[in-house]
Amino acid sequence: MDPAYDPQKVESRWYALWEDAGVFRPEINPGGEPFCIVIPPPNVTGSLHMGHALDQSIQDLIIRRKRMQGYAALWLPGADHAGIATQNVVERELAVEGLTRDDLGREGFIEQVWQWKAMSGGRITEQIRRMGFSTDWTRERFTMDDGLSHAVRTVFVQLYDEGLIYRGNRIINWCPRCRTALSDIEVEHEDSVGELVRIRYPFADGEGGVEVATTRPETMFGDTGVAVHPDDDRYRDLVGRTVVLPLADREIPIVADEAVDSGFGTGAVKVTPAHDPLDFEIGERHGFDPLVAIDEAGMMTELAGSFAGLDRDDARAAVKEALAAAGVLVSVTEHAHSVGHCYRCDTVIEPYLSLQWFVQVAPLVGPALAAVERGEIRFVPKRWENFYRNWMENLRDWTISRQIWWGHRIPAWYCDACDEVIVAMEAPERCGCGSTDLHQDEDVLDTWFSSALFPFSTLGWPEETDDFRTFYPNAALVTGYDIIFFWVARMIKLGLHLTGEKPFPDVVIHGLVRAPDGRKMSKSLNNAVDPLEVAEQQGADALRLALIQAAAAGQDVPYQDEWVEAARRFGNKLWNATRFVIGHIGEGSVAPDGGYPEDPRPEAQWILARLAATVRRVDELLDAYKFSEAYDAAYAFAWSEAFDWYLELAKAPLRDGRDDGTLATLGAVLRDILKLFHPVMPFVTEELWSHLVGEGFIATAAWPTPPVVDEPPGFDMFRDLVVGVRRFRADHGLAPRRELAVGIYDPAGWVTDWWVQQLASIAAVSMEALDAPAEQGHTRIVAGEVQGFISLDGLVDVDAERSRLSKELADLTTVLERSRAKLSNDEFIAKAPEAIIAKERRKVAEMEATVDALTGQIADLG
RNA sequence: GGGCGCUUAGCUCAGUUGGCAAGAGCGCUUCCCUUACAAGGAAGAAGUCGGGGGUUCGAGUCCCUCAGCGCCCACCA
Repeated sequence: MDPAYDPQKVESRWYALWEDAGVFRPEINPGGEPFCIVIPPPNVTGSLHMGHALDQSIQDLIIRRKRMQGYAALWLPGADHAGIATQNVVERELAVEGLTRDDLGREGFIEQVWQWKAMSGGRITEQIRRMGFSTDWTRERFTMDDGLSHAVRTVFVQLYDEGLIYRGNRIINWCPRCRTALSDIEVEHEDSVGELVRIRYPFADGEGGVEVATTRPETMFGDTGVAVHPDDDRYRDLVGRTVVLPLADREIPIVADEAVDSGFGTGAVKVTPAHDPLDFEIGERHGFDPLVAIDEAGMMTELAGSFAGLDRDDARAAVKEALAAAGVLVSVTEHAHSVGHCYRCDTVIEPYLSLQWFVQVAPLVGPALAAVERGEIRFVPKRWENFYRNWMENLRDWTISRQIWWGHRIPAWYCDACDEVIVAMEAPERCGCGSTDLHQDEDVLDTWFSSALFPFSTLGWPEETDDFRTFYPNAALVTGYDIIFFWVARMIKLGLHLTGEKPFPDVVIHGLVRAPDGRKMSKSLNNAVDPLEVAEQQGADALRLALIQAAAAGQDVPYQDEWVEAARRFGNKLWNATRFVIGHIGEGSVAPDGGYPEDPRPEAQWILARLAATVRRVDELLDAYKFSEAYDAAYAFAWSEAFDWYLELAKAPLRDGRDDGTLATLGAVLRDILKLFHPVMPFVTEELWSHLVGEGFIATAAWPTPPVVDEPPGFDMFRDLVVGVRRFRADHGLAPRRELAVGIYDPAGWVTDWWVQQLASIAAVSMEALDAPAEQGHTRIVAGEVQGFISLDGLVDVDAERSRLSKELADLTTVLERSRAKLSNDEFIAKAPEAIIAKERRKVAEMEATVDALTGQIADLG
């Protein structure tokens, strides 16, 4: 073994070996209970970022442990075609060459995207491998592959036949830059201060007019009326009259509508059905035909007269000027509101009237809510269930058509002869009317439509494949809270509807990894940390352990280099502990499982008891998805108990010659520590396993189940005694190995003398068993029922020692008094549980003994 | 306009169903190159758990309230 732990070296060789041996395939555990997680599919053209690293570290932790527990564990990898995002990337590439997608044509462009995917799509899978994530690559899927495309068409046809998918002319969110419709959740609202413009629309007959208020004066060319609230006394008499639209010289009516908020602006609203969702509804109620004043590129239409062809922003300024010139601009005031932006390109969204496909969500919502209400699907942490519920209860229909080219083309064909719409799995040859003049819908589906099917489409659905029968429902879903709406909710809705079963029982929600400054990591802020770079420098193992330890309970976690460094040092600790053990027992001499020695010596009993308690605790926490707490416990056990105490203690008998009992205990404990850490540090633990056990993979070894052992109570007294001796030396400026004579008063025989000699510095403590507490000229270390006495002769300043002991006594007395008060409180005795009272009594007894000892000690100092 | 989260050591954060003599990592102080590890060891300092009120035998943990920070949702013309 190399004397130093080198993450790069260790992490380069194992992945291929695991993969070649089929370790990641569920078949590795034939007969095991199935356990499946599907990966939240990353964008095929993207690269791994810190968010993926956290998300996937959690999933691999779950999967690797289940695999070790004997489950047929499947972590199914895949990638998402990410329609708009990928199309934008490829379009940007083309733009560099001065080309647009139109230059290539639809087929040529799609061909280009596939080429791009072939080139860059392998990158993220390489990165997943580099991180050591144990996905079964033989089952890798892509949302645009044949199987998943087939599933998508199947779903579309089924939902259409059921009336849950329909086509309609509605106001949708339009991104003028991407030139496509977006669903409601693809719009990001940002608060901004805009202008509220008041305009007077003069009456068609007679003097005066009505003032309307708008933030978007340029849309006035699409106005079809003015609406007021029916109960608004100011305007009651005006309903039914007609005004003239300024700059357009078109007459429009004043109508009454309940939807108008008479408290807002002037209480009179210009109705522009084609450019505002509320106006669209008002327009429908009053029989207005929508007029499109802004086109799909965000340019003013012919309707805008002399403003036609202007960009909507330029038009706004120009229209205001023209209104002012016409004398109908009443006022312009600041107005805070929020403006929708495209989540892919940040362009201001245009509400736009167009013919789109929708999923009717109302019938899907009931079962999706009920499954959570009944506890069949539970979110961890639970508070995300409210989040899910609140959103689900206020859903509008889902716009699923996108006017882009990269994606699943909508399986609808239109007959040019009779306007028939045919929705089918494959292109029909002829229409019912006999015509063969059919053309397919130009649009593609929302990427999230195919993602929503991921838990089952990846397993072969709609075919009844073995994998589908075995691994559906999945065992759990792990993802960040940022895609609960986009992905989780839709998987639940469609999963329940299409398969009749919940897609998964547990939804494990984690937080987002933030930049060290607490802000969101982003390329534009230049504060993103690349996980692959960290892996190169500190090791993937270190990054993984750090993320797991830092990411508690679904909270966001600011990324800190220090955590990764600490985790790497832990890897080094494992490395060197293993080196030490192997130095004594040789390579490959520890059994892969079991082999817990029945060594009656208290130090062995202690560490085995602690091991069993730790494994039990880690299991409980991991079963409850409390990853960070679980690994805090495992880390503390390994470092602060096994290595700092047991391993140090073991040095004494090993130095004196071979001691099989100690070696067996040491080997079993270290082996189980490696097993506990394998799910988070797969590489280094596998490497160390190859030396320590040298048989099979730790990746497929059995998860530890050490026998439960009682913890010998004296061990804590021993540790207190040793710390006391060490502290005595530190406090008095004595070198750590300065020889000391310590008398031990230990009537019950809790402590073994060589323990103290070993750990209170090798051979530097001469021990003497006392029959009674020593007096004058000694200082006293109180460790429960054990006391240590150190001669002060010529060693220390007695005054300093006295003041140290006095302070200790004073601090302890405060705490003691508090506990005594508690115990003398009748209500506490009456109402507190037995165990708590007993614990408090023990505490008091312990403290009283210590206080007595300290008091005696101070007196002895003279 | 609704909803949620956060505020605990110098910094970044843990603290399950109320029982804490409040923890970790990093940083800091002192000592030590003891043949597993100086990427280390030992010892230590450091917190009125955001303010106020309440419930309770008992509150960092529950309730109310105030303040600050952050996030999400929303057809705020």
